[in-house]
Amino acid sequence: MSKCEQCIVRQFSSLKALGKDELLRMAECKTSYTIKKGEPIFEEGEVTNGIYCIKDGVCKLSKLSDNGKDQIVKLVKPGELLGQRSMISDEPANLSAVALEDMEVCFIPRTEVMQFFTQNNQFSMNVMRTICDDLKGADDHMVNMAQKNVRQRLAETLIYLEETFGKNEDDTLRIQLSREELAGMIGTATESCIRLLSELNKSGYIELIGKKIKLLDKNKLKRLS
Amino acid sequence: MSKCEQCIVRQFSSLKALGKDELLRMAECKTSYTIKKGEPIFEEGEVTNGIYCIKDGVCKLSKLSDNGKDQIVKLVKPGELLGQRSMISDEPANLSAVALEDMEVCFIPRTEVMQFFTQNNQFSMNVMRTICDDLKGADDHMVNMAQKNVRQRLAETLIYLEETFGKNEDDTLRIQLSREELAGMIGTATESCIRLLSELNKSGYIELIGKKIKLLDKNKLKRLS
DNA sequence: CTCAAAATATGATAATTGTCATACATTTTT
DNA sequence: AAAAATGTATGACAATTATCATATTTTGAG
Repeated sequence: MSKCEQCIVRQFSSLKALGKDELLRMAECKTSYTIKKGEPIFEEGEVTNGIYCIKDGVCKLSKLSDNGKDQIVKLVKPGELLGQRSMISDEPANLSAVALEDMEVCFIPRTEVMQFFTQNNQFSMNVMRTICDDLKGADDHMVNMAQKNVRQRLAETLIYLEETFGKNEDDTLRIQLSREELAGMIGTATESCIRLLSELNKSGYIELIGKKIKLLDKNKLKRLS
Repeated sequence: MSKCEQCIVRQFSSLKALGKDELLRMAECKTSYTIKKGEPIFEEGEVTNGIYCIKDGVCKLSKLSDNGKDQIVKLVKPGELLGQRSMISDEPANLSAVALEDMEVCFIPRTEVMQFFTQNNQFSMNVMRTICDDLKGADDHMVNMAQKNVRQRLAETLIYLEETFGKNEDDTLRIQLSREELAGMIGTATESCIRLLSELNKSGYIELIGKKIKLLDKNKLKRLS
């Protein structure tokens, strides 16, 4: 059983407010998992009963729409927590969490987190701020979905992916999404997504190297979006 | 200066957790406003420095998109609070709040609310739950915006409006939105909205009586959405 | 390595939606 | 009451996007 004190999640998440004794307690009751690319951490409707700390790997939070398509609501990266909203609302998960890469996560039971939550004011304030940020992000995202066309949303998403998850040595996007997943992020049909990628490729905005994507002119892309 | 004890907002919002002494303090520092239909309570980007209690009347929360159109994110009705997220994040408002009807609201300064927030655990828990509900609502809304077409979103919105704000004696929707505002809710061009209303009218789903809308067959509408 | 399955790509076409023009109705101002 | 302004409605058309069909390429199992 490893310590929580040096963990990346502690440094970047609400957990940074926890003291030494709290970290020790947490280290004792936590469960560590490795999750393979494509596997779920939890599914929409599932009772999670705790929060997950993302130590390594990126996952998608998505929701199945009535039309059978999976809409990706958010991507979550190492250092972040999952399941905070469900814990506070005391509700089943509203979204599914599925690994986009091999992941390392820790699970901390609800009972434990709620203790920190009521006893440690700074911690609860941090959690709340995170949820507020999510709310702001969701509102903004919604406006984009409603008001921008697919090309604009694609351009915006590509820039977001590069800025958030960085580039490989060959300047391609480090985060690897299938065309279907990319379509699920921008909210369109897979074919439309592929077609627009081709178009951006031909007009020199991006370069397609196999399944990898390189942004050639971020400023031009920004003007598109 | 009226008391807060019997106020509708106290009964329905996070404020129900406040005790007698807290309500007295609040009554002393609050400011009451009447706001005319069409006037803003606050605008996107404005520093609000407190929360608003909606005593009477409905308002829209909207955000200006890059393309110049106003997207309505949420409607807020009597008994609810405004500005909780901004208060906790300590940020300017992300959305504008504009009255859809004549309104009565009270303003409570940030300093006062934050005192309740740190001293009264039940109150802060209530606020948090509200924000969590908003987050869930925003995520769900986003999925609808991304995955449903305009006709489905219109049908869904009409049902929402009837179920949330009720009907007049003639069975028309009580809440009165302009076509432009309705278009702003479903995220489409005003003309498209008008056209689809006409179409639903002709096919017997709804009846248009001047600017008023009557839902004729809610089940058929539900199947549409 | 080889074959089957899955993912990516593209064409053809239809459906949806946006835009601009214009007409008509309602509200507000003078 | 007339005129102007605003909101609603509709037609014509263009642009966008979805759907279905079908290659082509890549991946993974055996």
